[in-house]
Amino acid sequence: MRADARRNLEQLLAAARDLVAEKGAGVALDEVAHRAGVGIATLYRRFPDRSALLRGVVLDALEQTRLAAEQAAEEHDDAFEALAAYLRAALELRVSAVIPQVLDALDLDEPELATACEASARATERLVDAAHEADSLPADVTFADVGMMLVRIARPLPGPMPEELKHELARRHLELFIRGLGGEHRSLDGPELSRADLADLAHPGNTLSG
Amino acid sequence: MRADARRNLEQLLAAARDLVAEKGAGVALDEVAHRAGVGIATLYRRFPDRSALLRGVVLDALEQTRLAAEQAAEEHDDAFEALAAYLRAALELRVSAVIPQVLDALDLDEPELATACEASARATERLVDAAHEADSLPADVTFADVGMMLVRIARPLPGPMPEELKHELARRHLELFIRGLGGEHRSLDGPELSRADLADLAHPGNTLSG
DNA sequence: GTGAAACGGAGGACAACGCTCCGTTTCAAG
DNA sequence: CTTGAAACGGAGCGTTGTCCTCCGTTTCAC
Repeated sequence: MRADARRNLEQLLAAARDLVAEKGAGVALDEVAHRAGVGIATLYRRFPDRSALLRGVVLDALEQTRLAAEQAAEEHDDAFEALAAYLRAALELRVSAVIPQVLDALDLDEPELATACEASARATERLVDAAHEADSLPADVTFADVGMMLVRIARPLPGPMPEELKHELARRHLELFIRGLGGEHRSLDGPELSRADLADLAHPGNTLSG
Repeated sequence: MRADARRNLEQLLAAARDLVAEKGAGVALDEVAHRAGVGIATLYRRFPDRSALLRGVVLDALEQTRLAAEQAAEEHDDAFEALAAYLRAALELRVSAVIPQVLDALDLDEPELATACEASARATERLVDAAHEADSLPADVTFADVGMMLVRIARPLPGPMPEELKHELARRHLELFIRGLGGEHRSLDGPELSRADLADLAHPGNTLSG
């Protein structure tokens, strides 16, 4: 593969990741190509259609996330600190901003994607479980709660703010959330969803009840 | 005004509020009419164009929010409880899901809208200030932090979940956030934006520096 | 009972986007 | 340096989806 071709491929993936996070899976492909600094034809040469591009972005993001989770577990003895470190890393990777945007534009059941999802989710779940066992994360805060709050915080706020400020605020609000997780706790109402419950929502045909 | 006409008008506003919250300001007007159970012509008879419809939705939401803030202040002696009650009410009103979606499709400087914004924000700010003074809200958590977290929590999560479950989860995550606000606190980094800072972001030409 | 007001939905005009084609440029091996 | 294969950019056509109007039909209220 020629050097310029590889560079363009990477720039396309980065541009697609950012734009999908900001504008959703339906973003104009011309815009992706332009942000990547290449012509539209180059995009179509690498990714035959929109779905292939989204697949590429998601696979990339999931793999990086899995690595971040494993690295966080390694580098921190304290289970809560490990979880916090992972959340900070995941925010920077934008994975939680990208995945939800493509949920209904991409078939996550397809083997390669499903495997990546599973591996990434499992690594995250280990961090949550460890924090539960160490009693440093309230028992009523589930995997789904943590994951969804990360999605809420990672999604760019709408409005005419500079992108950099948006990102700084996301970091700040993640810290606010992490701080809240550590404090004292009263009881929490509402659906306590486990990872299995989340999987069941995606595949209502499975053995678990709805 | 004929009785059916009034009913249709209310249904149009409700449908537009929900759909704008879910899909953004660019939602297809045919879809709004359909969800409201009326023909597209009826929508155009009430609102000559998209902008008029958005204005109607926003004015309605802001007014209800202001009332909710004032009512929360009245009904609760404890400042923190008043703030929490307001946040719960605002979530139900969907105001924080609607406003950000229309930020760049509507001119908020226009007198009638600006007045409503100002009144609503001022009522909310009073709740935040009171909680600060009562030392029940950490000093480094600003008006902007609370408002933006409410936006993050109120925005519907993407994905193929039933709407009702999404709403239940939003309530649950708001409780998680409120719980976190009350706990012990370490220091919080990042931009500490006041209401004035927020206003300056919207109107960079004002006296405040950027 | 009656007419004015409100209604629904088909359809033409228009804008935006997807994707292809082809002449031009860039790389790297001999 | 030469050369050809590979990669590139962007104009442009076809399609899709949305806006908004027009007009025959229905509903309300006096």
